[in-house]
Amino acid sequence: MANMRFPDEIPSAFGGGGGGSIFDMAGTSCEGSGGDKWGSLGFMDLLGIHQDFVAPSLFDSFQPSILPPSSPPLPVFHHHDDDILHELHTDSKQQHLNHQAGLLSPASTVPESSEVLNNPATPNSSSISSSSNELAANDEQTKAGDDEDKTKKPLKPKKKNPKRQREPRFAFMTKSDIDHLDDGYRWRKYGQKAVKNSPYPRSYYRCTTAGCGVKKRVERSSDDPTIVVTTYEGQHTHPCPIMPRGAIGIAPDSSAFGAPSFIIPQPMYLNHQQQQQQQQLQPYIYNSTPSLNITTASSNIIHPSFPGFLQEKPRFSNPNPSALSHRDHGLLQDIVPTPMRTEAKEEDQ
DNA sequence: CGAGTTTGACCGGCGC
DNA sequence: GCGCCGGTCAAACTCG
Repeated sequence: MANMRFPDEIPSAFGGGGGGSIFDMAGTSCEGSGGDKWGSLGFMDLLGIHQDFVAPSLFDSFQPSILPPSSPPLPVFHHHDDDILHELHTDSKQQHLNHQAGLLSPASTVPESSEVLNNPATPNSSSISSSSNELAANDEQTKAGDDEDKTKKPLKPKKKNPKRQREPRFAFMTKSDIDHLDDGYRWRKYGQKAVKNSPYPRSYYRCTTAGCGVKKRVERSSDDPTIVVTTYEGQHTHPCPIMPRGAIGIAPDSSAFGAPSFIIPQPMYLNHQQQQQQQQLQPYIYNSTPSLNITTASSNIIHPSFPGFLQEKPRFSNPNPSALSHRDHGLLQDIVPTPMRTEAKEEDQ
């Protein structure tokens, strides 16, 4: 670990070591489409609830509520809390980007980032309006612009804030045909960029609600095009505008808990061994069926912005590998831990 | 016509 | 100092 940097976003292991939280899931949109359970408790409500113990930052919602009509709901969520953490930690864009592209590095080391995560210290909520800062510093920004028309743009004021604080990010993976999953919020795309080492472009979205500076990045995994990596940054300052109740991706009849369940596709990257390993490594991961249980090594990791279904309750908060394992059986395997994937990839090579 | 998307350019951080 | 690259801006364009 010494010389290893944590991938900022996608990364690392999930949880590994106990650290991180996890969640994968799929879902629904803001309010949980799952059922009454969620019905009364809006996603945002949950947010509020959890906000206390979560760093003010965190991201917001997400969820693939819309799944391709033809395909069964199967959002495979990968939570990358750690990742985010990492991001917070390092802030090294390139690195995390690279990781993203390659989907990360081996999880061997578990970042202690979880602590970071829990540590609200990081981002202050105020940061939500990151844009404000940006604008603020600008005045002079035009500096360069002055040199005659640089061709076109009048040169907009860009942020100069030295070290603008990045809000915590939360990344997760979803197996879906569509890139931009409907999480109940309204997003406006403000940019798209080609990602290094990846044939797929990365799209940048911003919450269209006034005053809400939440952003999200969406890109497809270069490893597996069917996997969409979504990274949220910031925290919504408003309630979820839309709450599709029957969100896609969730089976109404879900399981035992009455919560939504996901249908997960076949194991994607892991071989048997890896799967087993995975199970061991991530006791916290919850399986899809469980109705979105999000478990985290430390409960506070739950992001306020998570859709309710995600935060429902750490039923398995006390991650007992063995306990989970049986439930995960057949499900867990579908979850693709980034690190694992990486390994798998390497093996291929 | 307003809202959202596309797209090329600019800015700033980081590594070399 | 330079170049690369991620992130963002905003004009132009598209769509309902």
